Amino acid sequence: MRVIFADCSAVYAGRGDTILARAKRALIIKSDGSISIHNDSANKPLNYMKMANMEETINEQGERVWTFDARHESLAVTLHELYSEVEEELVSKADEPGLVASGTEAQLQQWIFQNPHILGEGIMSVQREFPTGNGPVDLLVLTQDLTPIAVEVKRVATLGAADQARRYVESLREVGEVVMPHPVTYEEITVDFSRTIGRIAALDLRPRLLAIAEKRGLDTTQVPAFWRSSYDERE
Amino acid sequence: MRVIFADCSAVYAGRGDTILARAKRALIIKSDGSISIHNDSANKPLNYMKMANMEETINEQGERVWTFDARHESLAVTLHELYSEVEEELVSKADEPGLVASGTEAQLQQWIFQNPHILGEGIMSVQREFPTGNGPVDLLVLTQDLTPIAVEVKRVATLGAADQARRYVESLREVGEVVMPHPVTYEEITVDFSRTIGRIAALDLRPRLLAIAEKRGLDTTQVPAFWRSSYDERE
DNA sequence: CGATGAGTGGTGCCT
DNA sequence: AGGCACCGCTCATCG
Repeated sequence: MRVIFADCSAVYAGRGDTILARAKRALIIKSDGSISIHNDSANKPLNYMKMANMEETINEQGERVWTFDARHESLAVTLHELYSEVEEELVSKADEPGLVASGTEAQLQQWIFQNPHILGEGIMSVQREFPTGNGPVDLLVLTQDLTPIAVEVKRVATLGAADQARRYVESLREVGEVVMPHPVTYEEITVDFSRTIGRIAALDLRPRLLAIAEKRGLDTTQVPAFWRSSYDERE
Repeated sequence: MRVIFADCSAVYAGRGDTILARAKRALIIKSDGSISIHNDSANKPLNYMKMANMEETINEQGERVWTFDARHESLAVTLHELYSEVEEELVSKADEPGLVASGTEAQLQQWIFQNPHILGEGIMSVQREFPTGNGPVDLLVLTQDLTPIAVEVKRVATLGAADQARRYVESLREVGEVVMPHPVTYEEITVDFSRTIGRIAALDLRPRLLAIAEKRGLDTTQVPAFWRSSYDERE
């Protein structure tokens, strides 16, 4: 990784276009070709690009211009004045142990899959990431009387969660009757997807979401905070 | 800005929880108290925190531990071995000219507001960010026969755009009749919001979006690429 | 390669 | 401060 402190300016052209006027900033160039330009506040770089090919040219003022080209975008950085530079070898990508996160939505989803009773008496889990014509729904479960419920899982549920849930329900209701094994007894059963219900399960259900869910006939479940302590990593 | 190359490990607790095992990485500490931990790939830091208060302690192994505390979260970084360190004064926040972006959605929205004819013959702009009970809609326009159209503007329109558009239309249709000035003649007119139509206007309308828009009775408009060349910054 | 959705998303605007 | 939507979002995953 190289860190270069320099008076620089930059022009980006790609998904949008940006211009960064001249000032003293830090350029970070990583071994995979990523480049980012930082000033002295916040974590987000002003400009950046990932895995680009760098080329150096000299402009009319005799200044170095580094052009980073990627598929559909490019970033040109002009170095007006260079202050200092340092380079260090960091952990290789292969040896990077990586960040281990807990309390993610994926884990919450798995916990609900393993503890479907929190969604209601006698509810049975069928499948995670169940495909619908409108994208995969987090959880498909069945009530005791074999009514399908499409469950959208969120840590924090805002309006978008109600949009997603409805989108999945709409698609599933078009499916009609499906023959599948009973999730517990494995007997052959017929599930009528035209009766699919939508449900939002979250640790934090925001007020506006509760209001819109009510309006749309979507159920909600507040997941108890203790889920983390009873979370079991096994598949 | 300080850059420290060190063998380090980190524990974050806050919105989620993460553990970062020991390896050689770069710590970036900015003058506003932001900290980020980078390895040698991609632009995003492994761990980070903004505007925190740092405290140094020594652990049982005699290693330095830097704890960054913010409102509802904290990051503890253990420095197992320090390789090198550099510090440079960068442009001050006051002098940072900042990134100037063009081609943003906000500009596209304004352009359509000023050129409503691309939405159809005789269409008249009423208001940007028009409030609905389900969040503000990008554009409200009227047809010649005073039918309201709620327009969702996007650079790239995917499924979520159809969700938003429908959400706004639903809310507006509940409003019923409203007396307002005619957008051109300023005569007093009565607009019947129960007839509100939804429309998605975008530079790039994805195939799945077109399909779902059709199903939901939402109109779509492909904004011509030349909009940028005819874009006028004036309000 | 595009499509989809999560994220300690970040960031700005408005209530 | 919380709610809401945009972002050159970035990133992983899956087809």
